[in-house]
Amino acid sequence: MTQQNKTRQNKVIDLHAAKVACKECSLHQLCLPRSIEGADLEKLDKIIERKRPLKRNEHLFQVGSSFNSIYVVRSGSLKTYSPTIDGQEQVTGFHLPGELLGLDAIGKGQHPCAAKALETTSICEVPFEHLESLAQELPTLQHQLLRLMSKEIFDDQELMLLLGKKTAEARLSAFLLSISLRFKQRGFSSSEFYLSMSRNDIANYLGLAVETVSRMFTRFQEDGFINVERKHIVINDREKMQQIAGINEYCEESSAKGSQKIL
Amino acid sequence: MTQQNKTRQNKVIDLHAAKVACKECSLHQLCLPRSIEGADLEKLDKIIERKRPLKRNEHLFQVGSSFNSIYVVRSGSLKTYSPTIDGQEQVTGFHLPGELLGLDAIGKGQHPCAAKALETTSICEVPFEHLESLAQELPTLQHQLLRLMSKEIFDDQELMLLLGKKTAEARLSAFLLSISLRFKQRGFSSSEFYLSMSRNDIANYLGLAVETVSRMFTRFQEDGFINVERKHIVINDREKMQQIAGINEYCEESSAKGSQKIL
DNA sequence: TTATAAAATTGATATTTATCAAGTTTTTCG
DNA sequence: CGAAAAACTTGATAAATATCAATTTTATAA
Repeated sequence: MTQQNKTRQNKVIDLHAAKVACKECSLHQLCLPRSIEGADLEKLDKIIERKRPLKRNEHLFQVGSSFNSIYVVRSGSLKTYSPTIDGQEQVTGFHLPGELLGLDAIGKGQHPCAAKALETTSICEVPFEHLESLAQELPTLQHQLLRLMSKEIFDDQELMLLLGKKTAEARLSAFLLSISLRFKQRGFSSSEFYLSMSRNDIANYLGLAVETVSRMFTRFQEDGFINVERKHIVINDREKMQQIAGINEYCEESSAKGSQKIL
Repeated sequence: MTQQNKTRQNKVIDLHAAKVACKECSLHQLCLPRSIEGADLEKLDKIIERKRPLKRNEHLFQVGSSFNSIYVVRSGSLKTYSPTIDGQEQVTGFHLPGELLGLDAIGKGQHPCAAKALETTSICEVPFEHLESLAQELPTLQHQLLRLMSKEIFDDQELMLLLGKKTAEARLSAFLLSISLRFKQRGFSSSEFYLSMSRNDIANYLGLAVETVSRMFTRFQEDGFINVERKHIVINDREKMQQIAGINEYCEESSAKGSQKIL
Protein backbone atom coordinates (compact mmCIF):
# COMPACT_ATOMS: atom_id res chain seq x y z
CA MET A 1 0.00 0.00 0.00
CA THR A 2 1.41 3.40 -0.90
CA GLN A 3 1.68 6.19 1.61
CA GLN A 4 -0.95 8.14 -0.25
CA ASN A 5 -3.45 5.33 -0.20
CA LYS A 6 -2.91 4.84 3.46
CA THR A 7 -3.57 8.50 4.10
CA ARG A 8 -6.79 8.38 2.15
CA GLN A 9 -7.94 5.36 4.02
CA ASN A 10 -7.17 6.98 7.36
CA LYS A 11 -9.28 9.90 6.38
CA VAL A 12 -12.26 7.73 5.61
CA ILE A 13 -11.94 5.99 8.93
CA ASP A 14 -11.59 9.29 10.72
CA LEU A 15 -14.72 10.77 9.25
CA HIS A 16 -16.59 7.70 10.23
CA ALA A 17 -15.16 7.74 13.75
CA ALA A 18 -16.27 11.33 14.15
CA LYS A 19 -19.83 10.17 14.58
CA VAL A 20 -18.95 7.60 17.20
CA ALA A 21 -19.65 8.21 20.87
CA CYS A 22 -17.01 7.81 23.56
CA LYS A 23 -18.45 4.54 24.74
CA GLU A 24 -18.07 3.05 21.30
CA CYS A 25 -14.60 4.43 20.73
CA SER A 26 -11.85 1.85 20.57
CA LEU A 27 -9.68 4.15 22.65
CA HIS A 28 -12.15 4.09 25.49
CA GLN A 29 -9.68 2.40 27.80
CA LEU A 30 -6.83 4.76 27.08
CA CYS A 31 -8.71 7.98 27.03
CA LEU A 32 -10.03 10.27 29.71
CA PRO A 33 -13.28 8.36 30.34
CA ARG A 34 -11.53 5.36 31.80
CA SER A 35 -13.52 4.17 34.79
CA ILE A 36 -16.38 6.44 33.85
CA GLU A 37 -19.53 4.71 32.74
CA GLY A 38 -23.21 4.93 31.95
CA ALA A 39 -24.84 8.28 32.42
CA ASP A 40 -21.56 9.92 33.43
CA LEU A 41 -19.91 8.86 30.23
CA GLU A 42 -22.73 10.38 28.28
CA LYS A 43 -22.29 13.68 30.08
CA LEU A 44 -18.64 13.68 29.14
CA ASP A 45 -19.57 12.71 25.64
CA LYS A 46 -21.71 15.81 25.33
CA ILE A 47 -18.91 18.25 26.00
CA ILE A 48 -16.46 16.66 23.57
CA GLU A 49 -16.14 18.19 20.16
CA ARG A 50 -14.85 16.28 17.19
CA LYS A 51 -12.73 18.40 14.94
CA ARG A 52 -12.13 17.84 11.28
CA PRO A 53 -9.00 15.79 10.71
CA LEU A 54 -5.71 17.65 10.47
CA LYS A 55 -3.54 17.16 7.42
CA ARG A 56 0.15 16.51 7.71
CA ASN A 57 2.03 19.60 8.96
CA GLU A 58 -1.15 21.35 10.02
CA HIS A 59 -1.08 22.82 13.51
CA LEU A 60 -3.50 21.86 16.23
CA PHE A 61 -2.33 24.88 18.22
CA GLN A 62 0.54 27.36 18.10
CA VAL A 63 2.96 28.56 20.76
CA GLY A 64 1.37 31.24 22.89
CA SER A 65 -2.16 30.54 21.69
CA SER A 66 -4.70 30.77 24.45
CA PHE A 67 -5.56 27.61 26.26
CA ASN A 68 -9.18 26.54 26.03
CA SER A 69 -9.19 22.80 25.53
CA ILE A 70 -7.48 19.54 26.21
CA TYR A 71 -7.07 17.36 23.12
CA VAL A 72 -7.10 13.60 22.69
CA VAL A 73 -5.56 11.96 19.65
CA ARG A 74 -8.06 9.64 18.01
CA SER A 75 -5.93 8.53 15.08
CA GLY A 76 -2.69 9.61 13.46
CA SER A 77 0.03 11.37 15.46
CA LEU A 78 1.47 14.76 16.35
CA LYS A 79 4.61 16.30 17.70
CA THR A 80 4.77 19.13 20.21
CA TYR A 81 7.66 21.54 20.12
CA SER A 82 8.83 24.81 21.65
CA PRO A 83 10.95 27.55 20.19
CA THR A 84 14.38 27.93 21.78
CA ILE A 85 16.24 31.18 22.30
CA ASP A 86 18.44 30.68 19.27
CA GLY A 87 15.53 30.33 16.89
CA GLN A 88 15.68 26.57 16.75
CA GLU A 89 12.91 24.29 17.86
CA GLN A 90 12.92 21.72 20.61
CA VAL A 91 10.64 18.72 20.15
CA THR A 92 9.03 18.05 23.52
CA GLY A 93 6.90 15.03 22.70
CA PHE A 94 5.17 12.74 20.25
CA HIS A 95 1.50 11.93 20.67
CA LEU A 96 -0.14 8.71 19.56
CA PRO A 97 -3.80 7.66 19.58
CA GLY A 98 -5.36 7.77 23.04
CA GLU A 99 -2.85 10.30 24.32
CA LEU A 100 -3.58 13.79 25.62
CA LEU A 101 -2.22 17.16 24.58
CA GLY A 102 -2.41 20.51 26.32
CA LEU A 103 -2.02 19.57 29.97
CA ASP A 104 1.05 21.78 30.19
CA ALA A 105 -0.99 24.86 29.28
CA ILE A 106 -3.43 24.94 32.19
CA GLY A 107 -1.06 26.77 34.49
CA LYS A 108 -0.41 29.77 32.28
CA GLY A 109 -3.58 29.76 30.24
CA GLN A 110 -1.60 29.60 27.04
CA HIS A 111 0.19 26.87 25.18
CA PRO A 112 3.94 26.82 25.88
CA CYS A 113 4.47 24.65 22.82
CA ALA A 114 3.01 24.14 19.37
CA ALA A 115 1.39 20.91 18.18
CA LYS A 116 1.76 19.83 14.57
CA ALA A 117 0.31 16.76 12.86
CA LEU A 118 2.89 14.28 11.59
CA GLU A 119 0.31 12.65 9.32
CA THR A 120 -3.41 12.89 8.78
CA THR A 121 -4.70 13.02 12.31
CA SER A 122 -8.06 13.21 13.99
CA ILE A 123 -8.63 14.73 17.36
CA CYS A 124 -11.24 15.01 20.08
CA GLU A 125 -11.41 18.42 21.66
CA VAL A 126 -12.45 18.69 25.31
CA PRO A 127 -13.22 22.28 26.35
CA PHE A 128 -11.40 22.70 29.62
CA GLU A 129 -13.98 24.80 31.43
CA HIS A 130 -16.59 22.19 30.74
CA LEU A 131 -14.23 19.46 31.79
CA GLU A 132 -13.47 21.27 35.04
CA SER A 133 -17.10 21.77 35.95
CA LEU A 134 -17.91 18.22 35.01
CA ALA A 135 -15.02 17.05 37.19
CA GLN A 136 -16.56 19.11 39.95
CA GLU A 137 -19.63 16.93 39.93
CA LEU A 138 -18.03 13.60 39.00
CA PRO A 139 -15.44 12.50 41.56
CA THR A 140 -14.17 9.70 39.35
CA LEU A 141 -13.50 12.18 36.58
CA GLN A 142 -11.64 14.53 38.89
CA HIS A 143 -9.62 11.60 40.14
CA GLN A 144 -8.87 10.38 36.64
CA LEU A 145 -7.77 13.85 35.58
CA LEU A 146 -5.37 14.15 38.50
CA ARG A 147 -4.12 10.66 37.78
CA LEU A 148 -3.42 11.48 34.16
CA MET A 149 -1.57 14.65 35.03
CA SER A 150 0.45 12.83 37.63
CA LYS A 151 1.32 10.22 35.02
CA GLU A 152 2.56 12.92 32.72
CA ILE A 153 4.79 14.34 35.46
CA PHE A 154 6.14 10.88 36.14
CA ASP A 155 6.78 10.21 32.47
CA ASP A 156 8.56 13.52 32.02
CA GLN A 157 10.83 12.62 34.90
CA GLU A 158 11.69 9.35 33.20
CA LEU A 159 12.63 11.28 30.11
CA MET A 160 14.72 13.72 32.11
CA LEU A 161 16.59 10.74 33.44
CA LEU A 162 17.14 9.50 29.92
CA LEU A 163 18.36 12.85 28.67
CA GLY A 164 20.56 13.52 31.64
CA LYS A 165 22.27 10.23 32.07
CA LYS A 166 22.12 8.00 29.07
CA THR A 167 24.32 7.43 26.04
CA ALA A 168 23.08 7.96 22.51
CA GLU A 169 22.35 4.29 21.98
CA ALA A 170 20.48 4.03 25.28
CA ARG A 171 18.34 6.99 24.31
CA LEU A 172 17.40 5.64 20.91
CA SER A 173 16.78 2.19 22.28
CA ALA A 174 14.54 3.54 25.03
CA PHE A 175 12.72 5.66 22.48
CA LEU A 176 11.98 2.70 20.22
CA LEU A 177 10.84 0.58 23.15
CA SER A 178 8.57 3.37 24.30
CA ILE A 179 6.94 3.68 20.89
CA SER A 180 6.67 -0.08 20.67
CA LEU A 181 4.89 -0.31 24.01
CA ARG A 182 2.53 2.50 23.23
CA PHE A 183 1.54 0.76 20.01
CA LYS A 184 1.02 -2.45 21.93
CA GLN A 185 -1.33 -0.71 24.33
CA ARG A 186 -3.39 0.40 21.37
CA GLY A 187 -3.69 -3.16 20.12
CA PHE A 188 -1.07 -2.91 17.40
CA SER A 189 2.03 -4.99 16.98
CA SER A 190 4.77 -4.10 19.43
CA SER A 191 7.49 -5.69 17.34
CA GLU A 192 6.74 -4.06 14.00
CA PHE A 193 5.58 -0.52 13.32
CA TYR A 194 6.01 2.64 11.28
CA LEU A 195 7.54 5.76 12.76
CA SER A 196 5.60 8.82 11.70
CA MET A 197 8.32 11.26 12.71
CA SER A 198 11.51 12.14 10.84
CA ARG A 199 15.01 11.26 12.00
CA ASN A 200 15.45 14.94 12.64
CA ASP A 201 12.51 15.02 15.03
CA ILE A 202 13.77 11.95 16.84
CA ALA A 203 17.25 13.42 17.18
CA ASN A 204 15.86 16.72 18.37
CA TYR A 205 13.62 15.00 20.92
CA LEU A 206 16.47 12.88 22.25
CA GLY A 207 18.96 15.73 22.40
CA LEU A 208 21.22 14.22 19.74
CA ALA A 209 22.50 15.17 16.29
CA VAL A 210 20.64 13.65 13.33
CA GLU A 211 23.83 12.00 12.21
CA THR A 212 24.20 10.27 15.54
CA VAL A 213 20.65 8.90 15.37
CA SER A 214 21.26 7.69 11.86
CA ARG A 215 24.43 5.92 12.92
CA MET A 216 22.69 4.29 15.87
CA PHE A 217 19.95 2.95 13.60
CA THR A 218 22.62 1.51 11.37
CA ARG A 219 24.48 0.00 14.30
CA PHE A 220 21.36 -1.60 15.81
CA GLN A 221 20.58 -3.09 12.44
CA GLU A 222 24.14 -4.38 11.96
CA ASP A 223 23.97 -5.97 15.39
CA GLY A 224 20.69 -7.60 14.44
CA PHE A 225 18.63 -6.12 17.27
CA ILE A 226 16.26 -4.39 14.89
CA ASN A 227 15.45 -4.17 11.20
CA VAL A 228 15.16 -0.68 9.82
CA GLU A 229 13.87 0.32 6.46
CA ARG A 230 13.26 4.00 6.47
CA LYS A 231 10.24 4.50 8.75
CA HIS A 232 9.50 0.79 9.07
CA ILE A 233 10.93 -0.76 12.24
CA VAL A 234 11.03 -4.40 13.28
CA ILE A 235 12.26 -5.21 16.75
CA ASN A 236 14.06 -8.55 16.71
CA ASP A 237 15.69 -8.69 20.10
CA ARG A 238 13.62 -6.83 22.64
CA GLU A 239 15.63 -8.07 25.57
CA LYS A 240 18.86 -6.77 24.14
CA MET A 241 17.22 -3.44 23.42
CA GLN A 242 16.02 -3.23 27.01
CA GLN A 243 19.50 -3.98 28.20
CA ILE A 244 20.94 -1.21 26.03
CA ALA A 245 18.27 1.20 27.22
CA GLY A 246 19.02 0.38 30.84
CA ILE A 247 15.43 -0.70 31.34
CA ASN A 248 14.57 -4.01 32.87
CA GLU A 249 11.43 -5.91 31.97
CA TYR A 250 9.84 -5.08 35.30
CA CYS A 251 10.32 -1.37 34.79
CA GLU A 252 8.87 -1.48 31.36
CA GLU A 253 5.85 -3.55 32.31
CA SER A 254 5.07 -1.51 35.38
CA SER A 255 5.27 1.65 33.34
CA ALA A 256 3.10 0.09 30.70
CA LYS A 257 0.06 -0.52 32.80
CA GLY A 258 -2.40 2.20 32.10
CA SER A 259 0.27 4.59 30.99
CA GLN A 260 0.12 7.17 28.29
CA LYS A 261 3.75 6.76 27.43
CA ILE A 262 6.78 5.39 29.14
CA LEU A 263 9.44 7.46 27.67
CA MET B 1 26.94 32.23 62.29
CA THR B 2 28.05 28.64 62.24
CA GLN B 3 26.12 25.98 60.40
CA GLN B 4 25.23 24.36 63.66
CA ASN B 5 23.80 27.52 65.14
CA LYS B 6 21.81 28.12 62.03
CA THR B 7 20.39 24.66 62.24
CA ARG B 8 19.35 25.16 65.82
CA GLN B 9 17.69 28.42 65.06
CA ASN B 10 15.79 26.89 62.16
CA LYS B 11 14.48 24.26 64.46
CA VAL B 12 13.13 26.82 66.87
CA ILE B 13 11.41 28.69 64.09
CA ASP B 14 9.96 25.47 62.73
CA LEU B 15 8.46 24.40 65.99
CA HIS B 16 6.88 27.77 66.33
CA ALA B 17 5.57 27.70 62.77
CA ALA B 18 3.99 24.34 63.44
CA LYS B 19 1.26 26.04 65.38
CA VAL B 20 0.54 28.61 62.72
CA ALA B 21 -2.52 28.34 60.52
CA CYS B 22 -2.35 28.49 56.73
CA LYS B 23 -3.67 32.01 56.64
CA GLU B 24 -0.85 33.22 58.85
CA CYS B 25 1.82 31.31 57.02
CA SER B 26 4.32 33.41 55.13
CA LEU B 27 4.17 30.90 52.29
CA HIS B 28 0.48 31.50 51.82
CA GLN B 29 1.01 32.93 48.38
CA LEU B 30 3.20 30.12 47.16
CA CYS B 31 1.37 27.24 48.63
CA LEU B 32 -1.73 25.34 47.67
CA PRO B 33 -4.24 27.75 49.27
CA ARG B 34 -3.50 30.54 46.83
CA SER B 35 -6.76 32.16 45.87
CA ILE B 36 -8.57 30.35 48.63
CA GLU B 37 -9.84 32.47 51.44
CA GLY B 38 -12.03 32.75 54.47
CA ALA B 39 -14.04 29.71 55.44
CA ASP B 40 -12.60 27.66 52.58
CA LEU B 41 -9.08 28.27 53.78
CA GLU B 42 -10.06 27.09 57.22
CA LYS B 43 -11.43 23.88 55.79
CA LEU B 44 -8.16 23.26 54.05
CA ASP B 45 -6.34 24.16 57.21
CA LYS B 46 -8.17 21.42 59.07
CA ILE B 47 -6.95 18.61 56.85
CA ILE B 48 -3.31 19.67 56.88
CA GLU B 49 -1.01 17.92 59.30
CA ARG B 50 2.22 19.42 60.53
CA LYS B 51 4.95 16.87 60.91
CA ARG B 52 7.91 17.14 63.20
CA PRO B 53 10.89 18.67 61.39
CA LEU B 54 13.16 16.33 59.48
CA LYS B 55 16.85 16.32 60.26
CA ARG B 56 19.45 16.41 57.54
CA ASN B 57 19.52 13.16 55.54
CA GLU B 58 16.22 11.95 57.00
CA HIS B 59 13.73 10.68 54.47
CA LEU B 60 10.27 12.14 53.99
CA PHE B 61 9.34 9.09 51.91
CA GLN B 62 11.14 6.20 50.24
CA VAL B 63 10.94 4.81 46.73
CA GLY B 64 7.94 2.52 46.37
CA SER B 65 6.30 3.69 49.57
CA SER B 66 2.56 4.00 49.25
CA PHE B 67 1.22 7.37 48.29
CA ASN B 68 -1.12 8.95 50.80
CA SER B 69 -0.24 12.62 50.96
CA ILE B 70 1.07 15.61 49.11
CA TYR B 71 3.75 17.51 51.00
CA VAL B 72 4.58 21.21 51.11
CA VAL B 73 7.99 22.43 52.22
CA ARG B 74 7.62 24.99 54.98
CA SER B 75 11.29 25.61 55.64
CA GLY B 76 14.57 23.96 54.74
CA SER B 77 14.96 21.92 51.56
CA LEU B 78 14.89 18.41 50.15
CA LYS B 79 16.05 16.48 47.15
CA THR B 80 14.06 13.81 45.35
CA TYR B 81 15.86 10.98 43.62
CA SER B 82 15.20 7.67 41.90
CA PRO B 83 17.29 4.55 41.74
CA THR B 84 18.66 3.75 38.28
CA ILE B 85 19.14 0.29 36.87
CA ASP B 86 22.86 0.27 37.59
CA GLY B 87 22.40 0.93 41.28
CA GLN B 88 23.18 4.62 41.07
CA GLU B 89 20.78 7.35 41.97
CA GLN B 90 19.33 10.05 39.78
CA VAL B 91 18.44 13.33 41.46
CA THR B 92 15.11 14.43 39.99
CA GLY B 93 14.56 17.67 41.85
CA PHE B 94 15.28 20.07 44.67
CA HIS B 95 12.45 21.44 46.76
CA LEU B 96 12.48 24.80 48.47
CA PRO B 97 9.96 26.40 50.85
CA GLY B 98 6.50 26.72 49.31
CA GLU B 99 7.10 23.90 46.85
CA LEU B 100 5.16 20.65 46.60
CA LEU B 101 6.33 17.06 46.66
CA GLY B 102 4.52 13.89 45.70
CA LEU B 103 2.51 14.96 42.67
CA ASP B 104 4.27 12.33 40.59
CA ALA B 105 2.93 9.55 42.82
CA ILE B 106 -0.82 10.00 42.32
CA GLY B 107 -0.90 7.96 39.13
CA LYS B 108 0.59 4.77 40.51
CA GLY B 109 -0.34 5.14 44.14
CA GLN B 110 3.27 4.83 45.18
CA HIS B 111 6.23 7.14 45.19
CA PRO B 112 8.49 6.68 42.16
CA CYS B 113 11.26 8.56 43.94
CA ALA B 114 12.59 9.09 47.43
CA ALA B 115 12.69 12.45 49.22
CA LYS B 116 15.53 13.27 51.59
CA ALA B 117 16.09 16.42 53.64
CA LEU B 118 19.19 18.41 52.69
CA GLU B 119 19.07 20.28 56.00
CA THR B 120 16.68 20.58 58.92
CA THR B 121 13.37 20.84 57.16
CA SER B 122 9.77 21.26 58.17
CA ILE B 123 6.87 20.04 56.15
CA CYS B 124 3.10 20.31 55.87
CA GLU B 125 1.41 17.05 55.04
CA VAL B 126 -1.82 17.15 53.05
CA PRO B 127 -3.62 13.78 53.01
CA PHE B 128 -4.56 13.28 49.39
CA GLU B 129 -7.96 11.69 49.92
CA HIS B 130 -9.01 14.64 52.01
CA LEU B 131 -7.59 17.03 49.47
CA GLU B 132 -9.49 15.31 46.68
CA SER B 133 -12.82 15.42 48.47
CA LEU B 134 -12.24 19.00 49.48
CA ALA B 135 -11.41 19.82 45.87
CA GLN B 136 -14.70 18.19 45.00
CA GLU B 137 -16.59 20.81 46.92
CA LEU B 138 -14.30 23.79 46.35
CA PRO B 139 -13.96 24.63 42.65
CA THR B 140 -11.10 27.07 43.25
CA LEU B 141 -9.14 24.37 45.01
CA GLN B 142 -9.70 21.91 42.20
CA HIS B 143 -8.62 24.55 39.76
CA GLN B 144 -5.53 25.44 41.77
CA LEU B 145 -4.58 21.79 42.03
CA LEU B 146 -4.83 21.30 38.29
CA ARG B 147 -2.90 24.52 37.77
CA LEU B 148 -0.09 23.40 40.04
CA MET B 149 0.19 20.04 38.34
CA SER B 150 0.20 21.67 34.96
CA LYS B 151 2.97 23.96 36.14
CA GLU B 152 4.99 20.98 37.17
CA ILE B 153 4.58 19.41 33.75
CA PHE B 154 5.63 22.66 32.14
CA ASP B 155 8.66 23.01 34.39
CA ASP B 156 9.74 19.45 33.74
CA GLN B 157 9.62 20.16 30.03
CA GLU B 158 11.88 23.16 30.53
CA LEU B 159 14.33 20.94 32.30
CA MET B 160 14.13 18.34 29.57
CA LEU B 161 15.10 21.05 27.16
CA LEU B 162 18.04 21.97 29.31
CA LEU B 163 19.24 18.40 29.65
CA GLY B 164 18.72 17.58 26.02
CA LYS B 165 20.21 20.58 24.34
CA LYS B 166 22.46 22.62 26.53
CA THR B 167 26.18 22.69 27.26
CA ALA B 168 27.56 22.14 30.75
CA GLU B 169 27.94 25.86 31.37
CA ALA B 170 24.40 26.59 30.18
CA ARG B 171 23.04 23.94 32.51
CA LEU B 172 24.83 25.22 35.57
CA SER B 173 23.98 28.81 34.75
CA ALA B 174 20.30 27.97 34.30
CA PHE B 175 20.37 26.02 37.53
CA LEU B 176 21.79 28.92 39.52
CA LEU B 177 19.31 31.35 37.97
CA SER B 178 16.47 29.03 38.82
CA ILE B 179 17.51 28.77 42.44
CA SER B 180 18.02 32.52 42.55
CA LEU B 181 14.52 33.19 41.25
CA ARG B 182 12.92 30.73 43.59
CA PHE B 183 14.62 32.43 46.54
CA LYS B 184 13.42 35.77 45.24
CA GLN B 185 9.84 34.54 45.15
CA ARG B 186 10.16 33.61 48.79
CA GLY B 187 11.30 37.08 49.69
CA PHE B 188 14.99 36.30 49.98
CA SER B 189 17.86 37.85 48.08
CA SER B 190 18.10 36.68 44.50
CA SER B 191 21.71 37.73 44.14
CA GLU B 192 23.15 36.04 47.21
CA PHE B 193 22.22 32.70 48.71
CA TYR B 194 23.41 29.41 50.13
CA LEU B 195 23.07 26.17 48.21
CA SER B 196 21.90 23.39 50.47
CA MET B 197 22.84 20.61 48.06
CA SER B 198 26.28 19.17 47.37
CA ARG B 199 28.19 19.58 44.12
CA ASN B 200 27.53 15.92 43.59
CA ASP B 201 23.77 16.41 43.78
CA ILE B 202 23.95 19.35 41.39
CA ALA B 203 26.04 17.37 38.92
CA ASN B 204 23.73 14.40 39.17
CA TYR B 205 20.65 16.57 38.67
CA LEU B 206 22.16 18.31 35.65
CA GLY B 207 23.45 15.13 34.06
CA LEU B 208 27.11 16.12 34.43
CA ALA B 209 30.19 14.81 36.20
CA VAL B 210 31.06 16.43 39.54
CA GLU B 211 34.38 17.52 38.13
CA THR B 212 32.67 19.35 35.31
CA VAL B 213 30.42 21.22 37.72
CA SER B 214 33.39 22.14 39.84
CA ARG B 215 35.25 23.46 36.82
CA MET B 216 32.25 25.49 35.71
CA PHE B 217 31.96 27.12 39.13
CA THR B 218 35.63 27.99 38.91
CA ARG B 219 35.26 29.37 35.40
CA PHE B 220 32.21 31.50 36.26
CA GLN B 221 34.13 32.90 39.19
CA GLU B 222 37.23 33.60 37.11
CA ASP B 223 35.07 35.37 34.56
CA GLY B 224 33.56 37.42 37.37
CA PHE B 225 29.94 36.44 36.71
CA ILE B 226 29.54 34.97 40.18
CA ASN B 227 31.38 34.67 43.47
CA VAL B 228 31.56 31.21 44.91
CA GLU B 229 32.73 30.25 48.33
CA ARG B 230 31.73 26.71 48.97
CA LYS B 231 27.92 26.80 49.31
CA HIS B 232 27.71 30.56 49.33
CA ILE B 233 26.87 32.07 45.93
CA VAL B 234 26.80 35.69 44.87
CA ILE B 235 25.51 36.49 41.40
CA ASN B 236 27.36 39.52 40.04
CA ASP B 237 26.32 39.59 36.40
CA ARG B 238 22.84 38.20 36.04
CA GLU B 239 22.51 39.26 32.43
CA LYS B 240 25.63 37.43 31.43
CA MET B 241 24.42 34.35 33.26
CA GLN B 242 21.12 34.52 31.41
CA GLN B 243 22.97 34.79 28.16
CA ILE B 244 25.05 31.72 28.98
CA ALA B 245 21.94 29.83 30.03
CA GLY B 246 20.19 30.75 26.81
CA ILE B 247 17.39 32.35 28.78
CA ASN B 248 16.21 35.84 28.00
CA GLU B 249 14.83 38.13 30.66
CA TYR B 250 11.32 37.77 29.31
CA CYS B 251 11.44 34.01 29.59
CA GLU B 252 12.70 34.14 33.10
CA GLU B 253 10.19 36.70 34.27
CA SER B 254 7.27 34.99 32.65
CA SER B 255 8.29 31.73 34.20
CA ALA B 256 8.72 33.40 37.52
CA LYS B 257 5.20 34.58 37.97
CA GLY B 258 3.48 32.22 40.31
CA SER B 259 5.81 29.43 39.50
CA GLN B 260 7.10 26.74 41.75
CA LYS B 261 10.37 26.53 39.93
CA ILE B 262 11.64 27.56 36.55
CA LEU B 263 14.27 25.07 35.91
C1' DT C 1 7.77 11.47 -15.73
C1' DT C 2 11.43 14.34 -14.54
C1' DA C 3 13.41 18.06 -11.97
C1' DT C 4 14.00 19.77 -7.55
C1' DA C 5 13.93 19.71 -2.82
C1' DA C 6 14.16 17.35 1.43
C1' DA C 7 15.70 13.62 4.25
C1' DA C 8 18.88 10.26 5.43
C1' DT C 9 23.34 8.19 5.44
C1' DT C 10 28.36 7.93 5.76
C1' DG C 11 33.10 9.49 6.62
C1' DA C 12 36.60 12.66 8.61
C1' DT C 13 37.60 15.80 12.12
C1' DA C 14 36.84 18.82 16.12
C1' DT C 15 34.89 19.65 20.52
C1' DT C 16 33.00 18.65 24.72
C1' DT C 17 32.72 16.26 28.67
C1' DA C 18 33.68 11.96 31.26
C1' DT C 19 37.01 9.36 33.51
C1' DC C 20 41.11 8.56 36.06
C1' DA C 21 44.37 10.15 39.36
C1' DA C 22 46.11 13.06 42.82
C1' DG C 23 45.83 16.54 46.10
C1' DT C 24 43.39 19.94 49.04
C1' DT C 25 39.89 21.61 51.98
C1' DT C 26 36.02 20.95 54.89
C1' DT C 27 33.14 18.34 57.85
C1' DT C 28 32.19 14.85 61.16
C1' DC C 29 32.70 12.47 65.20
C1' DG C 30 35.16 9.98 68.85
C1' DC D 1 40.93 18.87 69.66
C1' DG D 2 42.55 15.71 66.24
C1' DA D 3 41.89 11.78 63.14
C1' DA D 4 39.22 9.99 59.57
C1' DA D 5 35.97 10.56 56.17
C1' DA D 6 33.69 13.13 52.88
C1' DA D 7 33.44 16.78 49.66
C1' DC D 8 35.62 19.52 46.49
C1' DT D 9 39.15 21.00 43.20
C1' DT D 10 42.57 20.55 39.56
C1' DG D 11 45.17 18.36 35.83
C1' DA D 12 45.88 14.81 32.20
C1' DT D 13 43.86 11.70 29.15
C1' DA D 14 40.19 9.11 26.88
C1' DA D 15 35.72 8.56 25.01
C1' DA D 16 31.53 10.10 23.14
C1' DT D 17 29.17 12.89 20.23
C1' DA D 18 28.78 17.19 17.45
C1' DT D 19 30.08 19.40 13.40
C1' DC D 20 31.43 19.73 8.69
C1' DA D 21 31.32 17.90 4.10
C1' DA D 22 29.89 14.93 0.58
C1' DT D 23 26.81 11.55 -1.29
C1' DT D 24 22.75 8.80 -1.81
C1' DT D 25 18.02 8.02 -1.32
C1' DT D 26 13.38 9.40 -1.08
C1' DA D 27 9.60 12.65 -1.51
C1' DT D 28 7.34 16.51 -3.81
C1' DA D 29 5.55 19.02 -7.36
C1' DA D 30 5.79 21.06 -11.99
